[in-house]
Amino acid sequence: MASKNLVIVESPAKAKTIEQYLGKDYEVRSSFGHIRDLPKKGLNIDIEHDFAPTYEVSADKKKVVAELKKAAATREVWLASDEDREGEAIAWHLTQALKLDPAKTKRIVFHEITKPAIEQAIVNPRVIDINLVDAQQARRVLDRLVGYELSPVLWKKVRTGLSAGRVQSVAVRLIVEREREIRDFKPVVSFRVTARFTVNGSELPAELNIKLADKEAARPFLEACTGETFTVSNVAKKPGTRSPSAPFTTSSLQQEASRKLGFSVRQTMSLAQRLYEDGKITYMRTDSTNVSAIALDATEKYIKQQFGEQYHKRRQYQTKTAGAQEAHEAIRPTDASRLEAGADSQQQKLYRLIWQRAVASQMAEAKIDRTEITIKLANRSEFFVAKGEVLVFDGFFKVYGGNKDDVILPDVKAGQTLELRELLATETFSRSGARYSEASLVKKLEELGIGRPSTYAPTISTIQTRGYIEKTDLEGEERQVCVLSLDSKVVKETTRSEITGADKNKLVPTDMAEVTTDFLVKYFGDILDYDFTANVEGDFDAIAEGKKQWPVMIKEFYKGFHPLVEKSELASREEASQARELGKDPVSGKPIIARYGRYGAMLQRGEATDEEKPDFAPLPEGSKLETVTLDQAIEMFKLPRTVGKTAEGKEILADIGRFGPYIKVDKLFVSIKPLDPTTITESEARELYEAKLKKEAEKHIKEFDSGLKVLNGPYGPYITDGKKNARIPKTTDPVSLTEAEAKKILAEAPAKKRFTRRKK
DNA sequence: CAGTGAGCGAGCTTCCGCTTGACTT
Repeated sequence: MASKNLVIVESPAKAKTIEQYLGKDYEVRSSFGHIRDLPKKGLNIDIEHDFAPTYEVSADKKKVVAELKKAAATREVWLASDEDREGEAIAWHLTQALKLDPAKTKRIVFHEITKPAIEQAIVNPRVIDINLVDAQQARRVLDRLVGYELSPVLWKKVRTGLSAGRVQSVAVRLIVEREREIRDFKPVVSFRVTARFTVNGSELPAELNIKLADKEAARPFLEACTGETFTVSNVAKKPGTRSPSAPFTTSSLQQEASRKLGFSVRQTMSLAQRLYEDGKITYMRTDSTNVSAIALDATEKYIKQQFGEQYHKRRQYQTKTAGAQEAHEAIRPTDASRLEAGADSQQQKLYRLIWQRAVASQMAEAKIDRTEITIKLANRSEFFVAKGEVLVFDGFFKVYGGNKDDVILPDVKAGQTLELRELLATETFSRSGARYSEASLVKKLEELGIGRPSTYAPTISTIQTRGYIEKTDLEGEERQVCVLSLDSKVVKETTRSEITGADKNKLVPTDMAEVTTDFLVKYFGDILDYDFTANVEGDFDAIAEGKKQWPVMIKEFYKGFHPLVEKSELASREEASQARELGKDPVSGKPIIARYGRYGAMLQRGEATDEEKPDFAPLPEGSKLETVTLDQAIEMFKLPRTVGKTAEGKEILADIGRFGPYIKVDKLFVSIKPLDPTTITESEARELYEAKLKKEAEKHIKEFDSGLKVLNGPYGPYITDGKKNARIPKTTDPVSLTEAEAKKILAEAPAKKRFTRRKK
């Protein structure tokens, strides 16, 4: 018998759980998120008529909507999408698509998937809050206007196919600005003084209370210490505590999984999705640290049983994030006593992390005894400080963090004299802000209230696939560090080298990102402003509270925004391309310019006039539009360069192509990576050329009179007529292949696949 | 597989946020 009620939620995994709680009178189905949206093609906003949007059922939701419609026909419908702006809009769109009366259809909400929460929701239905729906429409329309009016400007001024938007353009800007800070950063040098004392046979490491400015200050200080007396002036003992962190939200999960497990944000989300679908964790796209009372009770029971009363402390965490909508719980295990879950080792690691964080969040503080010993000098005002830390109660460290070793200091009393064993002054360099990783960028966006849990991972992908950002490992450079040491009353100077600036898996902007960001900031400063989202969120809140009409808000915004679009259309390509004159060519006297062209960053020698065409060259490997120098550019214009001749007397040319540096003899190209085409010698070139010839020769297995060739390719032997290739089956010996057989294989082979190459 | 860069014209690209699978060489 068919049930009388149809409950519609957003997620199918949720539907399954809720159906169990509600019993046979209720069928629970899911909408799979939004079902209607503005069509992808075209603006679909009637600017002249109160910005009226045109919606359509999304292509991938046609089937879902048709099925829901059928199911709704004979039942009472309960709209149970999430209780936030987007969820309310989904409920409203469902009434439109299913032809329900929004004023009469039952709307229910819950923040946790527990039996009491669902039962409570069912007895308290309301109707759709149209103000909240309007706030969502305002959000949607604003994002469409910004995205679809800004992007075409970039197609004209920078590069075709580019994109801009309220979220992605700010994400790119953050990375561009951080990179420039690093580029312009001048480290400040100072000297850190460390000492090793002995007392009653034990060691006491300590550090000077101040840093010394330079070697000229450090050396006399060390010298002065030879005649010093070191006395303990104070021993301070302070008890301290460490409290656990809140359970995970999407953003904090992404950060910790990146830091502790090395997962990318996308990887973390997909692993979490699987754990969620298996019912092992709660929903993974959330901005809330809230935990249901049932889960708190279960965690309490687990902690008390496992570790004892003193390890438990019930806590509710306040969600501090700007603009948090708190439609879901924090990410936690669905069963606190389940220590392991997950189908593979990665899922298991992520589950373990979620479990640890959630359980730890309900545990007692760790207690730490801190000791601070002050050591004064008889004749100087500077003093040394030794810090000790002993864990006296591990508390939540039992399950999460806290694998730091104790620093135990020897027992000393004020007035005791210490013997100096070692004294070092080590040069230190101040550091610039760190490059963003995927996870730290998400953290920053969350702080700014930009983007939502469901969009962090896709945003990071977008700015990479659009070619704004690259994820790279940076090598770093060696630098010399000066160390002064006191050795039997004499100050000795040594240097050791260290690597600086090495970075792994960090986000670095491309030239295109720098050019685009500068253009957007110049013409659309307000929208690229870090506070823009926070400001419009205020307006959305006013709409949600019924204090403002959404078309009024959008009209005000558009009145300021659209003229900027028109103004930006007047910018010259030259201006957008950031042309920068590096200097004059010493030979011709023509200006050499670095700029961003239609195909990317490039160098130009001479101006384009009616009589003259300029020369062009690519940027040297690894250099940037903003930092390339005149000398580097001059070298690039020396290409292609005649390196010399082969043993047979053929000319060897060196140049840089799309695939890096190469040499060319007749029509044969030979990659010379990592050699430099401006400096490669004739003998180096000959060696590479001959090696290539040998390899080419090995490639040929046989050739028939008709021109059919049997070659050795990277995937094994194959037949080619120059146009079409065909793999030779493993059962056939390529050497004894006859011409007729070869023809047959080639004719039967599938047609050449056409790869649609994405523009990079 | 080893260029190009002006401007014209065709027709294309593009946003953010909510959900999963269907895909991959």
